[in-house]
Amino acid sequence: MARMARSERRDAIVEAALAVARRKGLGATSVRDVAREMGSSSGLIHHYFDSMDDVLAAAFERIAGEDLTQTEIMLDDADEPREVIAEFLRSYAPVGDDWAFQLWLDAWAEAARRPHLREASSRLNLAWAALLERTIRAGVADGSFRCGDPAAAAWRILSLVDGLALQVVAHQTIVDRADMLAWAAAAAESELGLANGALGVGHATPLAAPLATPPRA
Amino acid sequence: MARMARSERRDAIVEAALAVARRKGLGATSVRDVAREMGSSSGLIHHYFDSMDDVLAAAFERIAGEDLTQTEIMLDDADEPREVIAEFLRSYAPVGDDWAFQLWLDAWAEAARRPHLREASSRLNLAWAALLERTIRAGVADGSFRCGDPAAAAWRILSLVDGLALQVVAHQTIVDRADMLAWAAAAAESELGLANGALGVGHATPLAAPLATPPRA
DNA sequence: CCCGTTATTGGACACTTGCGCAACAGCGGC
DNA sequence: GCCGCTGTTGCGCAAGTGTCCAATAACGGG
Repeated sequence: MARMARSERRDAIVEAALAVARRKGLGATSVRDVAREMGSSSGLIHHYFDSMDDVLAAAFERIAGEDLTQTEIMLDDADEPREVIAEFLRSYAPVGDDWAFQLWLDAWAEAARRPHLREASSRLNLAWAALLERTIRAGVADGSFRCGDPAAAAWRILSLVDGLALQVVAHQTIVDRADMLAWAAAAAESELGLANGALGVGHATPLAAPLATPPRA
Repeated sequence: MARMARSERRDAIVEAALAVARRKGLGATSVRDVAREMGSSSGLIHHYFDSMDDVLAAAFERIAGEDLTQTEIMLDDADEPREVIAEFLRSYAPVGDDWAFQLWLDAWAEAARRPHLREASSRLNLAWAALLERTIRAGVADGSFRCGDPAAAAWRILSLVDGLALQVVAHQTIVDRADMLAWAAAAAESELGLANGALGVGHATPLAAPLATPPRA
């Protein structure tokens, strides 16, 4: 394959790994898969990464990092902290068979066996919580929120949203996107001292295509 | 190996699979691992299970089912719904490197690739939510809780606890058991119309051995 | 133009994976 | 005591795994 500069090739490998992970999951992505995707030999990957763990960690960090940056930009653009939280919830809620969130599931499970992947997922999760905490503090400062413990509230909102998204993605049938949004919004409103429905999220989210209308509990 | 009756052998296989999964994780458990653990040939496992997916699903169902039954018994014994919720939180919070919860992480991730495992994890998650909902309804009925939507509250509490436990287990350093308990209790109290601290959970849980006191965010 | 650097190859290595199948062994019924 | 049922073996198969390395190819500087 065409010779490439060191940093470009690294990028290409990460990109290819991501493309495979999107189809097969992070945990099921192998060196040869990535090489085939890139149209190169498998040896090349080990010329840039010490181990498969590193490749997966880099790939995961790329995606999750992008999502994070995107949200950070949104945070800077928005003027109302309330709108930031609302948009956070909307963007976090998985759409269809959400492969990005499936990557998080894989990362959490694989963390036990892949130190570098654990390191990456740990760092990114922390960054998400920090971002949320910052937004809450901003809202408290400008008087739109009431919240006694922003750090705790941030972890609670993040964890709730993770737990709900997990149900949506792992078992499509139990909880759907609309439920998730409505429930998460209600919890966030209570957490931030907002009136019911103040976030303007939840109740009727026609986006959730009825893949298979589930028997609700 | 000694000949066994059909149902006993099935049990033995599930038990062995569990022993392996405890050490290596559900996703990394192989036919040969299970056979070695049982001291038998690998062919034997396929004589009882059509595929590895089935073995893992059965193993997961065994453990998670046991935990569920245990909690159901506790629920029947306890008289105060408040005490049931408190005990639920305490028993759900992972201790040390909690291998049972790691099994859940594996199950959620593997669900995408193993239909039977997904089926089992889906069913069990639903059962947990139902149990919680029942408890909440009981509490509302006898006047100890105030809650407008017990089903939604059940899913919220369960998801929050899953999301927090996930942080504790997957990234040991970020959130610890004491945080998790305190935060989950606070959320549950608010959710159920209880006074702050009414559940008597959280704040000072000396059980959480300081494996490595983490740099908190 | 040559030469050192380095990206890239492709296969070797030592394993592991899930699954299938002919053969064998041990028990219960006759 | 023999026969048939079935639990059990042990190996074969085809494919896959991460890692390593000698050989090759392409580029830039001298």
